Amino acid sequence: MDVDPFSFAVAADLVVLTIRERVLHVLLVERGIEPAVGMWALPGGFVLPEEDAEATAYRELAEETGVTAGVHLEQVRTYSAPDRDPRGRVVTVAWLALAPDLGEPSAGSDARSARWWPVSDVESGALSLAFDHVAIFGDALERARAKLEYSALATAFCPPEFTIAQLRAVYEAVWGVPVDPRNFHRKITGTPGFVEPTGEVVRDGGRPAQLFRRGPVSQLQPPFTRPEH
Amino acid sequence: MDVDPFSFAVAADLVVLTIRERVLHVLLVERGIEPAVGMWALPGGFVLPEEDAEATAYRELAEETGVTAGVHLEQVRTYSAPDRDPRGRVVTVAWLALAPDLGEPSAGSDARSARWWPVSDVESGALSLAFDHVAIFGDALERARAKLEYSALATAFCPPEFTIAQLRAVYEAVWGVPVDPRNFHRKITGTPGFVEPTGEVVRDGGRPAQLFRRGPVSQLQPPFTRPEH
DNA sequence: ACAATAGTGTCTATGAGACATTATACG
DNA sequence: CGTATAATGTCTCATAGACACTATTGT
Repeated sequence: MDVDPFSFAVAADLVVLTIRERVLHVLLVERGIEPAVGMWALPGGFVLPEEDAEATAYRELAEETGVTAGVHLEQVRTYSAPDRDPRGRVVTVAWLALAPDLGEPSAGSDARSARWWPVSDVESGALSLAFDHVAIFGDALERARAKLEYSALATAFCPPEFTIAQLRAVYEAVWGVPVDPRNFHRKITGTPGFVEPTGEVVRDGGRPAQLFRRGPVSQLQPPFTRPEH
Repeated sequence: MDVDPFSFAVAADLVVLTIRERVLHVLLVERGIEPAVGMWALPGGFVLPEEDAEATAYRELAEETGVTAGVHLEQVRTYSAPDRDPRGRVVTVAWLALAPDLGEPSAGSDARSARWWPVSDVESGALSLAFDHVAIFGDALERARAKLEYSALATAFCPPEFTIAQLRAVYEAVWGVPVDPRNFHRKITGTPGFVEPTGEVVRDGGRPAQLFRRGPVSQLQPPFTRPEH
């Protein structure tokens, strides 16, 4: 026998995205323990002996935000560079979580604080992250942007009932580009199963808007592509 | 401190696909050591202390096929169910590899034999796999099928120089559906940067076909969608 | 009335898909 | 010559994108 292979730690790190005041935000925690104390990082933690990585992701999500219901969670990819964590061989499974606006987060036990940051602050490099978390963040963000095109994922950013305009605001916030309201409305309502009308309307200083909930369809065929991609 | 988190093994498992005689095949090994001796499984192995998971995948690929150059390798996802391996907590990172027809594989040290199997034998359930390898295989196969639509991945199944008909055979083998030769030709040659003509031709009992090599473009815009998806 | 937002209609350019036609080899 | 495969052309229908227009509220 060469070497004991059972000497790795496995972690789950989360890229939690939400939309606050029409701007895409990511949840970050200020680290309260070594290593990288005081730096901002993705929320996450070690996989426990009886857990799979998805359970770890849900647990960490609940610790930081207080909720798991109604949140979309999907695996992005795994990062395993030998030197990515100074504590030793820590392999991390990255998860993308999309949530409706959740309010202020609560810092976990090993964090000094937690807050929502505009993704542009991280993308621009104005805010640097611990470990390889910038790369993880970038991969997850691109996944979210790409998936809006061919899936019904955008509804994951909305409350259970929403208007077409709210859904359009999701696309505009995630892609960072304006979307034509008329064509968007035709596209969405013309895709059977994407959204279903509730019959209710909501009033807000103009013609009342129909309320919808997400429909059974998860794949958009044909896709709704972002401009100049 | 609760529990030592450094008690996991991390493995890399490979779904290696190739096309042999117009049929999509997957590389499988017959296990020669416990557990699951005698069962067919995906090739793979443990990540070593100084490696990242990608290096492990390349190493295993070289051991089984003898080559790594010219092979497309990409991460699929990670499987971490606590009971997925009877030896203990083994988390595996799955990789998708696409290769031109490579000839017969060689069994690694812990394998009794290795061979190419038609993917239909695994998909149909006629051949069952060890551990959770059927699920891994299914996820990787679907990834390959989906990526043909919006990327230039199909060229990874071809030798450095190929004809449009060869490339079309890739789509037909992976998707399992016929593709119209005329529309395919127009679509491929009409997408700038997908393939580049070498100027050479190849003769095979009809009008000679132009040879092409892959171009710099990796994303297909607009995509080439499979029928009735 | 006017402003504001929701929702519909119309036009055009582009691409997919079906399929005819031409081009260039071999026997 | 016929047969086989490569490559191009033509037609139709569906959809994206641009944008005019109508509908229904609040002030």
